Amino acid sequence: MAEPAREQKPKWRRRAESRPDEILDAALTIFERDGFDAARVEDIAKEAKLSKAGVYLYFDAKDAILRGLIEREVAPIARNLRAMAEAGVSDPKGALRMIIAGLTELAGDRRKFAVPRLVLSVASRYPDLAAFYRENVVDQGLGAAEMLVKAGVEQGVFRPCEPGVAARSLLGPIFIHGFYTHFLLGDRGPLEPAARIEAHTDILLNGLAARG
Amino acid sequence: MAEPAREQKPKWRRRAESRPDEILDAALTIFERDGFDAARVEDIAKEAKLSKAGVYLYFDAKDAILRGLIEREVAPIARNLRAMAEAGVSDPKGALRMIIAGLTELAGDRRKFAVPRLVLSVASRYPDLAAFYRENVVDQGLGAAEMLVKAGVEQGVFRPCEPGVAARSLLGPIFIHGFYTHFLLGDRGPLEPAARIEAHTDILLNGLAARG
DNA sequence: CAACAATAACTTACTCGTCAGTCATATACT
DNA sequence: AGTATATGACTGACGAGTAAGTTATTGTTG
Repeated sequence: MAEPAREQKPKWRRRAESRPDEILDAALTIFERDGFDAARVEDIAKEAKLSKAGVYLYFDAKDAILRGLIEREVAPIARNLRAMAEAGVSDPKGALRMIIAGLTELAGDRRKFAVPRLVLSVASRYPDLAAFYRENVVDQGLGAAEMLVKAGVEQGVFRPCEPGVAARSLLGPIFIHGFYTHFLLGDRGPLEPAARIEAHTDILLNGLAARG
Repeated sequence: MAEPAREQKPKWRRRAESRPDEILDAALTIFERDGFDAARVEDIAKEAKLSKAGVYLYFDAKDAILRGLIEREVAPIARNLRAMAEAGVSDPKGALRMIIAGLTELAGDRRKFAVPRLVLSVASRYPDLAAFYRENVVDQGLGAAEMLVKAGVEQGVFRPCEPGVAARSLLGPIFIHGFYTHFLLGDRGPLEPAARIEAHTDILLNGLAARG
C-alpha cells in the first residue's frame, strides 16, 4: 500500500551559480507587469522558484535587483553602440544607419525596453541608480551618435550643426515610439520596425546632409 | 492672567470651491518629488493644508488625483496644439515651428513635465488612465503634427513621407530631452531652449523639405 | 435680527491589508 | 563534520481608505 520511501527528491537544489540570472529573469517579468513599487519581492521569488529570503542571499535590496537588470540588459547594448561608433567614424552615415536600426530593433523588445521605463520612474528616489544608468547607458548611447555626427561634419558629409542636439534628434523618436507602443497602447499598435527605420533615417540623414 | 476667550479663530474654513485646485497643486508637488506609488496621500493633504480624509471628499481614490492632473495640466495644452495645427494648415512649416517651440518651452517646465512621467510609470496598472491620457494628450499632439506634415506634403512644401513617422521624429526628441534633463540629470544639465529649438527644427524641417 | 435647525465641509482616530527585510532553523553538498 | 544554500515564519512599519463625530456656514422662523 504505502509507497516505500522511494527516491524522495530533495526539497531544493543548490544552484548558486545560476540563481542570480534566474532572479533577474523573474524580476524583469514582474517589474514589467507591475512597475517597480507595485512589484512584490515575493512574486519575483516565486517566479524564480525560490523563497523570498533566497532572493536576499543574492541581492541586498529591491533596488539592487533593478541595478542588476541595468547591468545585464541594457548597459552592454549601450557599450556596443559606442564600439560601433568608434569603428565607424570613417563612414558616419552608414554607422548611424546601423545604430538607428539596432536601437529600433531593441525598441521592439518589450522586455528590454521595460528597464528604461523603470529607471525613469524611480530615478528621483534612487539618485545613485539614476547616475549609474546615465553614465552607463544614456551617455554611452548619446555619445556614440554624437561622435558620428561630429565626424560627419568634419568630413563634410553633414552640414554644420550641434552634435548633441542632432544626436537627440536621431535617437529620441525611437524611445518615444517604444514607450508609446509598449506602455500606452497595450498591444493594439503594431510596431513595423523596418518601415519606421527607413522613414525616420531618411528624414534625419537628409536633414543633416550637406547640400550638394 | 488667562487670556479671555478672545476672537478665537476657526479651526478651519470652508473652501469647497478652491479645494480641488489646491489639492491638485499639492499632489503635483508631492508626485513630482516621490513618484506615484511612493507619494503618500497624507503628504498631499498636509501640503494642501487639510486632512487626509478631506482629500477623499474631492477625489475617490489616489489615481483619481492623477487623472485630475492630466485634465488640468496637460490635456489643455494638447488640445491647444491641435487647434494651432488646424489654424495653420495653410503654412505647415510655420505652424510646425510654432508647435515645436511651444512644446520645447513646455519641456522646460519640470512641474508640467512630471505628469507624462507619472502616467508612463503607472500605465500598466491603470489601463483606463493610460487610455485617457493617450486619447486626450498623445493622440492630440501627434495628430496635430501629422496633420501639418500631411498638408505640407500635399502642398509640395515637404517631400512625400509617412506623416506618422515624421510626427514622431519631430516631437520625440523634445520629450526625451525633457525626461533626461529633469529626471536623470537632477539639476546639472542646463536646458537652453532657444538654441535647441533652432537646431532641432532646422534639422527636421530641412530633412522634410522638398528638394529645390 | 436673534435663536436655532439643517446641512455641507471638515477632522480625528481607526481598520485592515500589505510588504521589505530578518531570524532561526533545516537540508543539501563536499 | 562542516559549510554553503535554502526555507518558513516572523516583525515592524507603513499607508490607502473609512466611520463616526465636530465645526463652520446657510437658511428659516418667530
